[in-house]
Amino acid sequence: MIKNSSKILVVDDEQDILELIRHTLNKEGYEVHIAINGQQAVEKAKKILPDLILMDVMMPILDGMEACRQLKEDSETKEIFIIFLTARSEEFAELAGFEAGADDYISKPIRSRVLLSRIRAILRRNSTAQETKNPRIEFQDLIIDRERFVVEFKNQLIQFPRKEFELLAFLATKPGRVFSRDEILENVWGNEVLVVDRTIDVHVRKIREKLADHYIQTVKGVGYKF
Amino acid sequence: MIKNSSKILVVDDEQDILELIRHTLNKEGYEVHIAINGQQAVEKAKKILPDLILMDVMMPILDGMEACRQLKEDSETKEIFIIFLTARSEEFAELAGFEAGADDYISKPIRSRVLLSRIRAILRRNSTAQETKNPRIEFQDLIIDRERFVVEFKNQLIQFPRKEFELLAFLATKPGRVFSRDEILENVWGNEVLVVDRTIDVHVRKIREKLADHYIQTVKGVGYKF
DNA sequence: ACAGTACCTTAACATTGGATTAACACAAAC
DNA sequence: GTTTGTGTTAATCCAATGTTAAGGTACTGT
Repeated sequence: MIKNSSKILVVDDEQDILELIRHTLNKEGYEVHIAINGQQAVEKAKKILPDLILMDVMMPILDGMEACRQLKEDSETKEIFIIFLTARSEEFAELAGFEAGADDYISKPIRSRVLLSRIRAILRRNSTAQETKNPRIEFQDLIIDRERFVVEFKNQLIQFPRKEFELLAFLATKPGRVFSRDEILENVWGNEVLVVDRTIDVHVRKIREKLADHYIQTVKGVGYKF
Repeated sequence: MIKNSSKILVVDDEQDILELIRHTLNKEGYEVHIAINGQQAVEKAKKILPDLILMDVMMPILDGMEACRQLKEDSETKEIFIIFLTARSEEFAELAGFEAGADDYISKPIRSRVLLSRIRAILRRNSTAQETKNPRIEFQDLIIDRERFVVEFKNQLIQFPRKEFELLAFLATKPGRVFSRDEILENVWGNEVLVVDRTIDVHVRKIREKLADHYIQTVKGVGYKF
């Protein structure tokens, strides 16, 4: 078993569920912390700064929605990925979880495999993002500044639309490495991708246009690389 | 689109749905097998060992729930990812489905985009873990970098077309071992091969051209080795 | 609230480079 | 000399990508 030191905070008022999840995640090597209501969740989150929070929506004292909002307001905790546990998928939409700032949700009843696969995906995304914690990626005459959201090419500032910027920044995280269209979709577009992969080509085209055809290379039948 | 040889077993008693899904998945390059009831599903699953099963819940002879249970009990099939197809109203089915061991569910009516995106996510997660282990194969003055899809020969980067690269990479996995043309076809081209084996010779020729005739050796009457 | 704009996405068409095949050349085995 | 297996080349075909334009949606500023 691979030692997996990611910290996960699990929040639910039902002891059974808490135990089930704790057990499942422990077995996978995660460091699991628990809280039994929203208020505790916020406190613990600020103290231990977990990589991920799994939180029930319906809880006494402070419900998940409100706890989420508070966490997303605090600059220290707002980067933490939050997944809601809801009874039904429709419920999530009704409750406007996304408005509160949640990043994803999983419908109850919790099935360990779905839970684990989703957690793995999220943490993997996070870790690739953290590798490039440095907000600036620099190459010969190209600087990608994620903080300011601009690209400097040959000493000239260029404004990039969001998707183009994110795509470029993503490819640049691992220069030389080839990413398949699927990988790109999952990492730049996110979980439930509802986009045709040819969309990527169009964005690539526009990026190339702006960067004089340098930097992004096609590997036919495989994908793109920086 | 990359040839996608993942096997998917689709189980439903309605011909229309079966055809729709079959068509959608075929177009994406998956190898689709079908069954029209739970009993058939269990039989076929044991025989072909698919990577994923899409199964309706309500079926004659043996319903999805029970079929799922049987598959999860058998050590050969219990690792197979199972997704239930349920009508929106069948809330109870969802609950019971998870108890039976299903890994995920998708609500009818089925939107092909959602279906594909979920399938891709699941299958890719299954496969990435294995491929990432040794991205580089090294020899004297030859480095095969699967991550970057590039070969370095005498300190010089060489771009290889996909098939040539995969062929070279495959032969290099077991240096010295002789592979018959059939073995090569099965491993590099995939299951549904519709290619004359002399195609391999042509690729070998091109690889040799690029690598100054080193590395790939012919074993007459048998095959090639690295 | 509205118009105006920029962006994202898709579909259609154009282009290209790789994969495949067939044909012929050559060498070894018999 | 014939047969069998492989080397080599060139032509063809097609899937993957490049490219463009149009429609729709989400912003922005007023």
